[in-house]
Amino acid sequence: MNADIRRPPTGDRPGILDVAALAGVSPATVSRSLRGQSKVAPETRQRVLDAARELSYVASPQASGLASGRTRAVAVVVPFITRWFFSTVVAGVTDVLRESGYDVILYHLGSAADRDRFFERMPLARRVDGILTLSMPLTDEHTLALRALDIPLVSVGSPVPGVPSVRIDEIAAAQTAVNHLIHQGHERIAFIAGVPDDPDFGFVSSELRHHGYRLALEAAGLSIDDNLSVAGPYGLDGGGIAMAQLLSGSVLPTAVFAEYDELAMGALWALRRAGLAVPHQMSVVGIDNHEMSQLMDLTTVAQSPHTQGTTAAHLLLESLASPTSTPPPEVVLPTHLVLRATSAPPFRRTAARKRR
Amino acid sequence: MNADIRRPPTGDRPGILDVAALAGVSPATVSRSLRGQSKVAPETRQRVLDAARELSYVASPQASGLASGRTRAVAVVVPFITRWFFSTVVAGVTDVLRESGYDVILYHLGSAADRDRFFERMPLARRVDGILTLSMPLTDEHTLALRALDIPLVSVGSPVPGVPSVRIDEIAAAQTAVNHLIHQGHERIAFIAGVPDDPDFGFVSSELRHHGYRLALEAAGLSIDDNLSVAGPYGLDGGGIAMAQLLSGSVLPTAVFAEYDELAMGALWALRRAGLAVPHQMSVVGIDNHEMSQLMDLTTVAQSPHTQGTTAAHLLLESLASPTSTPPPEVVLPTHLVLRATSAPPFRRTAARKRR
DNA sequence: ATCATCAATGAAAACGCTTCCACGAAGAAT
DNA sequence: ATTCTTCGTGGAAGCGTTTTCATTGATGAT
Repeated sequence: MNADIRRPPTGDRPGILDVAALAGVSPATVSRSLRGQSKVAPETRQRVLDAARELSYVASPQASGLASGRTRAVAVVVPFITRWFFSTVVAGVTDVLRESGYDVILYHLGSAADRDRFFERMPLARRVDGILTLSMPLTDEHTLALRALDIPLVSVGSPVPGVPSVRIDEIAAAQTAVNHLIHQGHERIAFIAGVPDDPDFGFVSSELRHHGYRLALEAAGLSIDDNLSVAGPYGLDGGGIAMAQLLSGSVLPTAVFAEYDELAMGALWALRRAGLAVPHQMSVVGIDNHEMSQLMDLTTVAQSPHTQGTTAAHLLLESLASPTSTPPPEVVLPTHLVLRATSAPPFRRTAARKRR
Repeated sequence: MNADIRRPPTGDRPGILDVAALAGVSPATVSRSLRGQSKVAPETRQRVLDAARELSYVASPQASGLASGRTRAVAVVVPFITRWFFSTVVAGVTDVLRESGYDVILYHLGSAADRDRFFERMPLARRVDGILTLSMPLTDEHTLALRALDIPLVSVGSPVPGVPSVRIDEIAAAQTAVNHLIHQGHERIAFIAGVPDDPDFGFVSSELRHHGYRLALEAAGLSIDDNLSVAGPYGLDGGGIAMAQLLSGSVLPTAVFAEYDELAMGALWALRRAGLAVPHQMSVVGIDNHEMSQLMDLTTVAQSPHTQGTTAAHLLLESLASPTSTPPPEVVLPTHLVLRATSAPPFRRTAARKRR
């Protein structure tokens, strides 16, 4: 019991020394006890725990991080936190990581400028133990910058070569949606994309879904009309804008496949404005099963962002625990068609003429 | 130029010593130069900057935090990140704070259990320089725990005594919505609340909006029927559930005021299911001007969560800069009625009978 | 010329932990 | 009994910065 030689460090918050003094042990033992680590006599540990609680001691993350080389924090890099998909993924991620005692530092990188500045200054250098990127459109430069950090990285949505990832089969999901329309008898099916006005954003999912759309059409022997593939800005508005573009074409499609539900909803809005009946005159299908989709009776291909979030978090925790597991796991989560009221067989003005 | 005696610290990332060596100065000067601080010769600073860039040196936040006592991080405590309101506030907050070089640590505290655990262990102790709480229903105990931290705190949505806050005038917003209905001639106006199933959650806004609702009715000389105030769970579903409850009452209201748009949308959905025409047979008004409200043509009282986020962030930055400014600022942001298609004068079956 | 002043810089002491290493005391093995 | 482990603990060296204080020329005032 010689630990009470020292006085409390600086007047403020209790330090590990105070706990050590109160428990009558060395700071080393306090540290060990508090982290439920090895070699501490149960009785000693209890004494330390009591002392810590009495002083309501909380170890300085800074100091322990500096000493241990770990930060107990994870960066979550997300382009648009306000989008349903992303906020839901983030919710899943935080729920899992909090359980494991990791803090989540949120990096909201909406614009290309944001991203460039971010990757240039690399504020994560020694700030986090791991990184989770959500559907981030990373340039090679960005990827390199991340790699240089040499810490575990998990990607949700967009595959990054050599990095564990969680995603859905974008192509298959798109095919599911389009096949559904084809089976209903649609032959002129439009595609609506919604991409950030950001020049170099290039959501991977957008391209893949478009690809799935084309594959499905081809497989059904339908011709592909590039005029039927339109894009609007990212988000709700984009759907309306893109739909307006379709509505101003020379020949209307009978169905629209929107690459995600928010676009589909925007499209529904435009159709209502335009006085076209859904699904009678126009079928609309999306991807997501956005929480609003039920309200709008939108036929869609469901995915679960929350599960993607929890899965990604678990993957990251694994990487954190054991540095290298080759090959990097790639989890592909299932999707399924949800039938609702915005899709129906096309209304054929002159059934005879259209049938071939 | 005696600084090259020391070797790089530990093999890994460059440390301040490496930069010092490369620039031929002392670590002290590097530290000063890099933070654009006082007294450094311009030429020297440039040399340091170049060296730092060449090594792509990034100071360890841990170490600098430990040494300086500042973390350059802010905690954002939010109950439901997936709700439009919260995600939008968070977006506003992060956009401002990133500009000032602060990291945002997200604490997602959905359930009472989460909150209790959080406030008990107080993981923010030395982790952040400031805290932003979004519509958190804090018990006195929680508030005390936060106060004990003795770091700047800003509250959005729910007022915490003695703490700077940003909010809207909940009562006035509710009155705006209800007055609108009253002016349209409605006399039986229902109130729909949506509260977490969490026993002790008690959103302050909910109570205040309910109060505004009653005030408006009283001011108009309308009787208050407690059967017309119903509550459902928090979120979209709640609106439908609450509406169903109203629809199963003995006498229907002619209008419904939902305390926020997501509830209103849920109510709209239930009404559609029930076959009641909106606004012909039932008017619906919400609060928020949720991004989906336009799509649903929902009459609502608009508020701007993004502005609330940016405002709160600025308030926090001020507190961070100058410890005490008395009295704590309380910013009340404006709201305004947005007229859309879900509200209209009541359809009177027998106009004579109902008129008094 | 001489001394006080000041700008620019370096040396070194924190900051509050973690963890390696050493050490003594028990118990196990011989 | 004696030596070998193992267990529980303390001492002390970092971890990578910031910051105080001292130092050194140089500048301006007397």
